[in-house]
Amino acid sequence: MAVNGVGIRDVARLAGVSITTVSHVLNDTPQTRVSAETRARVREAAATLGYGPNRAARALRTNRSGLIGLLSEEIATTPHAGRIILGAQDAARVHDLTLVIVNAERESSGSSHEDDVQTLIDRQVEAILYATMYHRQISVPANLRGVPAVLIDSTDRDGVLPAAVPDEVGGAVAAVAHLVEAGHRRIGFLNNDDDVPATHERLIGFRQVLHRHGIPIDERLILQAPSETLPGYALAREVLARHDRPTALFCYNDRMAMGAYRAAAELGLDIPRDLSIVGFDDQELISANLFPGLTTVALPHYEMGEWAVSTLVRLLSGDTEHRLPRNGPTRLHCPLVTRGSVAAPQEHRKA
Amino acid sequence: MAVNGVGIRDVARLAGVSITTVSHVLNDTPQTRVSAETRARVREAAATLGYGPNRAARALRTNRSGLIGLLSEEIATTPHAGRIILGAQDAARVHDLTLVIVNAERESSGSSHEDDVQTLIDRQVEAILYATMYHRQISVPANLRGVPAVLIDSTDRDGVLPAAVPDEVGGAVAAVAHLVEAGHRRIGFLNNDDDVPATHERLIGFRQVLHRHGIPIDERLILQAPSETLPGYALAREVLARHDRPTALFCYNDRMAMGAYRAAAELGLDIPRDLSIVGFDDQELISANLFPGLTTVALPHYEMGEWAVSTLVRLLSGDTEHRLPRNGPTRLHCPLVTRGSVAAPQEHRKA
DNA sequence: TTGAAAGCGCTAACAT
DNA sequence: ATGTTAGCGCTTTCAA
Repeated sequence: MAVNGVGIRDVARLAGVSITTVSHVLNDTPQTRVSAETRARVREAAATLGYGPNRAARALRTNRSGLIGLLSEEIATTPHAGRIILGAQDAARVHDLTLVIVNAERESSGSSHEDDVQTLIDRQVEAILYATMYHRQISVPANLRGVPAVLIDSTDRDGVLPAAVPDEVGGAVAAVAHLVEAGHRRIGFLNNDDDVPATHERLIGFRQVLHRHGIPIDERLILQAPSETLPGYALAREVLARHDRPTALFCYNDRMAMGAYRAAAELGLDIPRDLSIVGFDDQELISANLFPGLTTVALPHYEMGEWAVSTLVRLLSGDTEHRLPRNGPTRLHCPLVTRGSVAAPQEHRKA
Repeated sequence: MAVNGVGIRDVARLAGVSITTVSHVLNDTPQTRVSAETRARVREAAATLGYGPNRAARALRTNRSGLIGLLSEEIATTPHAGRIILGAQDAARVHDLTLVIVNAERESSGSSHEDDVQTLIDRQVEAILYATMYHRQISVPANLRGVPAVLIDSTDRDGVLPAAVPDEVGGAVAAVAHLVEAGHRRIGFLNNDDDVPATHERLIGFRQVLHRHGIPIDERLILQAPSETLPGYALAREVLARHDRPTALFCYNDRMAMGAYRAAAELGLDIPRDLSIVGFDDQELISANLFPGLTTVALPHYEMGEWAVSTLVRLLSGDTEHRLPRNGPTRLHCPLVTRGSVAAPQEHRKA
């Protein structure tokens, strides 16, 4: 019997049928005709008894655990992982799957997360979601090859696993277009200096918008530094000190934007009157708590989690046809989140 | 056979013993004597085959799923839930338990999380960790009574469930003592105005330290407002405008401290030279990114998660003796995290 | 349209 | 010190 004490035989007895019939009805087993009347009776019996199947028995019999594993780096450092969990879980519930989560230390070169994957395999998960902390290219643990798996926020160096990543270019386009539409033509870009996809792709988006609007690109307005608050501050001080300073700053992430806020304050520049700023990531602890609120681009963590589970389910149901891999990772939309840091530039500026 | 294809019979065959013996050896079944030599042979066979037990079969037989559920509010909004997950998971691994996580919407009065608890029960978890977003008193869902359960970051109104909460008083004491030891005697307290335990207990800690050091308490230095950045800013502006302004501010949380930073900046007060600030919560996105870094008090989320699982394990093993409940919740230490926002007060102050 | 029965891999009571 | 065996609750083949 299930944990609550009622088993399929109890339902069968109450409905006056065999356990086989109960199973058929409750599982909607295909190619099984049970009279509508019987079905109703069974359903009612199950309901009155509060019957739920014993998952272990079912798992043993069907050889499907009903578990899927989420392996995520650094669950504890940002809310991002939380959003992935949420998305994954919502999708899992739809398919009556249970999500098991394992935290992984940040990958210390080479030694990828074989052990963590093994933990999940030992737990008999049917499939694994492998999520990284930020968008990058990775070599997946060898033992991940033995299980259905999909990548979240990273791409497989060997390009064999399905993956979902943020549409970095699109996000940058949305951010910069927002600035251009507000009237800005001199826009600085405080970029990251790591060799990661976001660095390159956000720059592409930045250029794309300016180009599309026929705005000449001043390369001196494109700066790079580590994507932290302090470097963001330093870069902003530098670029804002120029006589032909930009009227707006597009920042690689919210932390750099936070640095830019400080620089603006020190320079006596009011945001957004004297300077507009757009960030990236939408880390609410920062973006919503700055003065004024930071207009930024949100990362699709929830959506990636959801997508990953849905994809896994398709994979599990043998959907080898719709092979998502080779045509590259799926890029998910990064929406602009408008708060108060963007306004039209001052008219009386000197070019 | 287990998911990887090798079952207990394979091990038995290779070791040349019965499956019973394999089971005994691998589970260290008490009151079973197996020769050291046989044990070794079995262990080796299991290792070479890479045998792991089929969890479903074991669960079915023992009627223990090996699953424990973590029900957490708002997983996706702060890293706090992540820290709880981490602590719980580390403890779970020690006991060979698998952690299943369910997110819950923030409790919308009355309608507590019965459904979420039910989800976990349906999944046949052996026990439930019930975690709230912030320290408060709650009425637990009725159906939580049917399962071994412990509370994290909240206390049961009816005081029947074991619970772990932060030692708010101790945390406040650490914070304020740090200020006093740096030489401050006029210390303002920007408190929350919600009727939650933290509000009252942090105030108790604040008073305790001043009292202990024989520092008279100026009630006008104790202000209250919603625990957000903006109210923190407003309060700081107000108290810092006074001619006998405090030389240090103890803030209810990091967000209010963030507001105080802004107030200080506008007033031309340098932190920590002209004003020392201590926060609470240690939300790193804020505390580590402010200039200078915010000295604050960390919440014991990891520890609460760990404690909860350990306690649950004791409960499950029938440790009804060590009934933790009635003597109130277990209070876990909140350590001070020193960054750069505290210094000795300026000597040339006018009282 | 319904039911009987086998058996998933394991643990534990009982034999030897 | 080791082995035989029943059976956990369910799904599924096969028969009726």
